[in-house]
Amino acid sequence: MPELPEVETLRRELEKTIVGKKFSGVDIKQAKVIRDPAPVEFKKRLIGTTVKDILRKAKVLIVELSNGSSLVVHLKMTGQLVYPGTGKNARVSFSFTDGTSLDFNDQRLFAELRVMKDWRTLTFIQGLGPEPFALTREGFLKMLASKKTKIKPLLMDQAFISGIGNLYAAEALFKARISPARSAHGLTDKEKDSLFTAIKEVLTDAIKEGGSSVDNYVRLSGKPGGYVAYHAVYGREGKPCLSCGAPIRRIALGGRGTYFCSRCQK
DNA sequence: AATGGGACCTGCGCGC
DNA sequence: TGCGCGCAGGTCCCAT
Repeated sequence: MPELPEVETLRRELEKTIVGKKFSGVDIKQAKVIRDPAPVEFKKRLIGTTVKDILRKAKVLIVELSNGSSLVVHLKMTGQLVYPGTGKNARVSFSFTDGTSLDFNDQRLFAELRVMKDWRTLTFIQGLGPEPFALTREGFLKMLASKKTKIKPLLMDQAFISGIGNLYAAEALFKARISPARSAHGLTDKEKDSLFTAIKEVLTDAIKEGGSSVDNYVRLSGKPGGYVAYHAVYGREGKPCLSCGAPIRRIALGGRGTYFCSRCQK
């Protein structure tokens, strides 16, 4: 799923490829993904503007435009951005004045596109907790101290810490050797410390590999990200733990599939 | 206040 | 072979 590493991968690739390009057309084939404003106005606000910069906030991509507004993209679970586009599976196809185009694909239609005067006013963005890379060790320890919830759902709570989803929560907890069902405030300082380090390592490594292509995620080129080869637990139910050999287990936690090694993670 | 479940969607893999 | 069903998970919303 597109989590911080996948969205950051796309941000970097978009930065290299579409900054400076001018929108010449927007072909909306599935209006449902356009959340605001209505399709006709959405098009009008894009066409003729030039891409100035590409930002990322947690899992949200922000394409800053020459007219001061922004194209705000949340890929949710199956959203894709592909460049150069073919238009084949596109829900929305953006064309540029140089004749190339950018495809927005989304199998399950959960993703959300907006054009906003100020992306900072988006409620979801205002509710985001700090990103892992913006946190200090001490800050992270303090945040966990007052939380009695289970650590894995807490890591996925965007208002608590932003950018981590189901996959990287599982991988970070494995790396820190912490059971996903432990309560946050019950972790020892040493465990919290390991978790903080593990989160940053897992995210950094995943970005290096261009993200994890499970289900639909692809890089801007349409090619898969390579981090799946490094997954220790996610998607590995029944397979031997890379550390101890015990079969990886999958349980439901907070309604989500949760992979872990019950021998290594205590 | 925190937690759980359903809703939003589609396509895939499974069992019969 | 083909059909129906469960499941995947980011986020919101509602109920408890």
